[in-house]
Amino acid sequence: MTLLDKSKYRNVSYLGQKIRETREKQNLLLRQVAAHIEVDTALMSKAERGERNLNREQVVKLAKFLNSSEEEYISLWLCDKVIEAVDNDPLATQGIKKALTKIKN
Amino acid sequence: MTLLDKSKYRNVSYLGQKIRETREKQNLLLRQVAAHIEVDTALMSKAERGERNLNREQVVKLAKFLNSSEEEYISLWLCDKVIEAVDNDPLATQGIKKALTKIKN
DNA sequence: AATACATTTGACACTTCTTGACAAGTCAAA
DNA sequence: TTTGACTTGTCAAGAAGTGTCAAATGTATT
Repeated sequence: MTLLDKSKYRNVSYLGQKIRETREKQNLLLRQVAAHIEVDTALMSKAERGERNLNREQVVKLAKFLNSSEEEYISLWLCDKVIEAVDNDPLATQGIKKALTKIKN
Repeated sequence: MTLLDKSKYRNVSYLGQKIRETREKQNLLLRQVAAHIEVDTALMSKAERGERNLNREQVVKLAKFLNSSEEEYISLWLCDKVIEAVDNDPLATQGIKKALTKIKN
C-alpha cells in the first residue's frame, strides 16, 4: 500500500459517525455493540471510523439495538456507498444528480 | 453463478447505451472503437452492454474518439457507478439524496 | 445454402479487493 | 503500573475484477 492510499483510512463514514455518537450517548462499549451484531470489536471500531464497511443486515440490527431509525441508518449507509463510488471525481455532483434522475424513472 | 445472478448481466449501463448509440450513428465497428482504447473487442462489447466497466481513462479516450462530450460521458460513467452502489435498495433514492447533500458541503 | 464478417458468450488465468480473525499496540483513568 | 477500551497491523481465504482467447451466434450478401 502506498502512502497515498493511506488517505483511504482517513475517510470518514457518515454512518460510522452516527453510530459512534449514538453509542456514546447511551454509554455503550464498542464491545457490547460489536457483540450484538456478532462482529469483532476491532471491526466495529473500524466501522465507526469508516475503515471497514458493514453489511445491510448488520446496519439494521444496529439501528434496532441503538433505538435509532432504521431508515436513517440505511440511508446513511447508502450515502457512504455513493460517496465512495464517485470518490472525489470532479464531476461527482453531476454523476449523482444524473443517477437520481434515472432512478426516479 | 446462480440463476438469479444472471440478472446482473441484464443490467443496462447508461454510458454503454450512449456509446453504442453514438458508435452506430458514426458507422464504427466495435473492433475500431476497441482498438482505439486498446481493449479486446469482447470487452468493448461487454462494456456497451453494461457487463463490464471501463475505467475513467478509457471513458475519456472514448469521448474524444466519438467526438462526444467528455463531461457527459464521465457523468454517465459515475451515474452507473452510483446506481450500482445502491443496487436496488428500497431506500436508494434517499441514500443518493443524502450523498448529494453531504457532497455539496 | 454458403460465405464473410460483426458481435456475443463462456471460460481461463491473473490480479486486486474484501472479509473475518487475531495479536499486539496505544491511551487514559484509577 | 495495572486495567480496560479502543486502535492498528497483519494474515489467509474467498470474492470480485481484469484482460484475453476461442467458440458460438447473429446478420447480410451472394
